[in-house]
Amino acid sequence: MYKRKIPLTMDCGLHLTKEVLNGKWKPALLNAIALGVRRPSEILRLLPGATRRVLSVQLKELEEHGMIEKKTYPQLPPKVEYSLTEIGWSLMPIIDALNQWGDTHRTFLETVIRQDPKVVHITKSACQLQHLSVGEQQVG
Amino acid sequence: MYKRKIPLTMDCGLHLTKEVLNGKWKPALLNAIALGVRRPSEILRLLPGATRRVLSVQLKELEEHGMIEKKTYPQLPPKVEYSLTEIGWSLMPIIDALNQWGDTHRTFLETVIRQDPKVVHITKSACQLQHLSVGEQQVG
DNA sequence: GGTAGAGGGGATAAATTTAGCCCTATGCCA
DNA sequence: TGGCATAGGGCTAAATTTATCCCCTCTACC
Repeated sequence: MYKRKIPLTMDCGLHLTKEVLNGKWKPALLNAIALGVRRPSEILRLLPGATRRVLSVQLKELEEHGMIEKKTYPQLPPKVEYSLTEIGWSLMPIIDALNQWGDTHRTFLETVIRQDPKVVHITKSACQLQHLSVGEQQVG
Repeated sequence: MYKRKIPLTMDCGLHLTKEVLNGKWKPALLNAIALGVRRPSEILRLLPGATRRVLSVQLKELEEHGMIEKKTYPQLPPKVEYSLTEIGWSLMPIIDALNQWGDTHRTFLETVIRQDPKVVHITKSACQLQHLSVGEQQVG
């Protein structure tokens, strides 16, 4: 297995939090689970940009970090459900804030991000969590 | 210059925000500037884990993304001061929340992070922003 | 002349993260 | 029998991000 060669810095809270949220899909995963989408296959459908492999890996990390809990039903085909732990829930205000901030400033951000010469092409089809109406949420 | 090969996804706010905050030191940089540490050399001293090069690059990205403004004084030796833009300030509640969340759950997080087999060694000496007393802050 | 301070930035190597494939297992359906 | 769905996870190759080194500018100081 891969091992870090550079020491992890974890003095200020910022770095600790970053470590937990570090991963292309982690915030989106937490968000999805909080909104009631708990099965891996459902989450995968909601995040068309992600591979099954990546979701699987990042879900595992979130679990190891204690943000989510996994319940495996001994069935076939297998059934697994994730849910937020208490500390995982405590992250939600932050995830929401990140999400809202991005949406609030979308026009501006899209503009400046496009100006970045490193950015050549863009996708705007991925996460469809917005389309979950409040009625579909299963919070708690 | 390096160009992205994988299309950037920017549908939900989460991804947009992530793009802006993406960088090992970006949240810390914004935090430092918000607290009144505006010159690159001062920031560098506060973040012993970072190289001059990295800070320089990430500051530039933050500037290109419109989060901070750079004022160059035509002096010698050169003098540069960064400050948050309006949209940059609007990120501060989030940065603060990230910071506080990490500090609040420090004990727990340090434990679970250490259990990660990838993590071999750790540093706890870096950012010293906590040591800035309120009196030293120059907000606004 | 050599050194230090302040800032910028090119080039390249190393580290780390994602993407892509493949294989496991079982029951259901055509 | 072949294909699909569901979930895990090994392994390798790309992609992306950080770390390192080095050079440049100009001035003051020893």
